[in-house]
Amino acid sequence: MKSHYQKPRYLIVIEQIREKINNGELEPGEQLPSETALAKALGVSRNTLREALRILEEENIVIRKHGIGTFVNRVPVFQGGIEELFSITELIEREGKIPGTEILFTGYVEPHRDDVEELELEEDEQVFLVKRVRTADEVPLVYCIDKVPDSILHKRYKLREESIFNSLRDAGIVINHAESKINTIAYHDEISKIMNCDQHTPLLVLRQVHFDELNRPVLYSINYFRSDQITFNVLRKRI
Amino acid sequence: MKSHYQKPRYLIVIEQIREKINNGELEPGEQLPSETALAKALGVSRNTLREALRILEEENIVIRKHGIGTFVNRVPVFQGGIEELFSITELIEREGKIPGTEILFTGYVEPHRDDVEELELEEDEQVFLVKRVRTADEVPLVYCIDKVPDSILHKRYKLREESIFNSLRDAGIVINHAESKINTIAYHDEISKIMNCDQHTPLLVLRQVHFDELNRPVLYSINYFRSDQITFNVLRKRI
DNA sequence: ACGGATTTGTTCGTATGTATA
DNA sequence: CTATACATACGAACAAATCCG
Repeated sequence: MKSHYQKPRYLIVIEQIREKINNGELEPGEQLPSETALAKALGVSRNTLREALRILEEENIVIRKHGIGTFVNRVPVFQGGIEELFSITELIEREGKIPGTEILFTGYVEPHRDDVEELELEEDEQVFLVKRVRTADEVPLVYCIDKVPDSILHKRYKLREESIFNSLRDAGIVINHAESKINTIAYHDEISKIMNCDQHTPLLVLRQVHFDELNRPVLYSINYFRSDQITFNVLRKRI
Repeated sequence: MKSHYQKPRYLIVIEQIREKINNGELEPGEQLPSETALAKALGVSRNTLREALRILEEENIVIRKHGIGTFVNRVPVFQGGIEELFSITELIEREGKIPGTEILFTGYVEPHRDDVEELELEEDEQVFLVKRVRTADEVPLVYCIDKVPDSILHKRYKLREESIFNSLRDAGIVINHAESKINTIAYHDEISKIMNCDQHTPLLVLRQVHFDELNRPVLYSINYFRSDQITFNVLRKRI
């Protein structure tokens, strides 16, 4: 019954600044008032304002220049890059399309060598395997192979949802991040046929180990995307 | 002649904590002393320590949990992912290999439609075009097409270095970030031959618009990687 | 179930350093 | 050189989350 606590002020400040940008009060490239002035105007301390600005800078909404000022970033920034972890369901919905699923297999199987390593499996531990084709507006987009260690699932686990992410969350497993490898293959006898691809359409392959908050590997997935249906975007930063 | 300025304390604190992790004083998964205690031990204020911890958390070196504590991250995490912008030269050197270059073409040409859009070219503005094959230990790794707007180059510009990044830097242009699209093609008559690829080896295609600190597009590049020679890694985070 | 102790999160005030015009 | 702007740093207080007796 903890009802709602007050939202931190720096989050409110972030919203206020975003709003100023969205409604045109602050235009792209325009300089913000100085920190001292803006803090006073928003009724917060300079520290709180700086916390907000730091986050806005991380998100590429503003740019800060030492000794000069803070500016609204020109570019609206590339949304939904690959570095942001989302489920296939989310990916499809973001494109404004309707996700569909055709389940090809579910059940417990012996793991492969890779599975044992990536998922840090115990000896003789099985994996729960799901093979599916995911569609966007009825068009095949990606062939998904998902493997979850036996040990972290209740035996009565079943795939009730479209999204494995949601399904795992309902089972008390929250995915925090993933280590992904992007590659490509020209043609795969089985998969290319299922995906209705000819020899001229390679498959983009995403191999991912997903981890929960405790850094335990909880899901190993291999996704074969039709390369004519998708492109991965990345915002790369110089460090 | 203001000589050398003092290194900020939070950077020193970061080094100290990294050192404790590297020399085993702090082990993976281990909990750090409380912020109050650690700040006292390191002789800085809690705020300064927190600034250091925030950066270490961004870098996935530590994990902070509200009400519990701060911990050394278990996984050393995937270094050098694609979200970190580096030049091909750096990429090859990181793999411990020796970069080589075969220049196929350099000169000023009329831009394509894409170039005009991506590089925000003026009417009738030409681009400086470079086509090269980059090798790692003599093996062809990637076919590079790089285009730079005429307007940002001195006419006497020449490609003296292996790395276009370095070459541009010498010309006063510092690349800050890039928007990249990853895709793949099965076979390309010209490029696949040059790269010595058969029909079973698709090419991974990286199309990138590079920006300087002022968010001006300064370099448009298309890289065709031999997919049997490279995999792109990404650390994806749930947000 | 409750309360207190511990730990990180947020916020303010203030002072000083560094960069730029 | 000076004024302005952002960067760093300290101290203090309270909030929120978690843990444990």
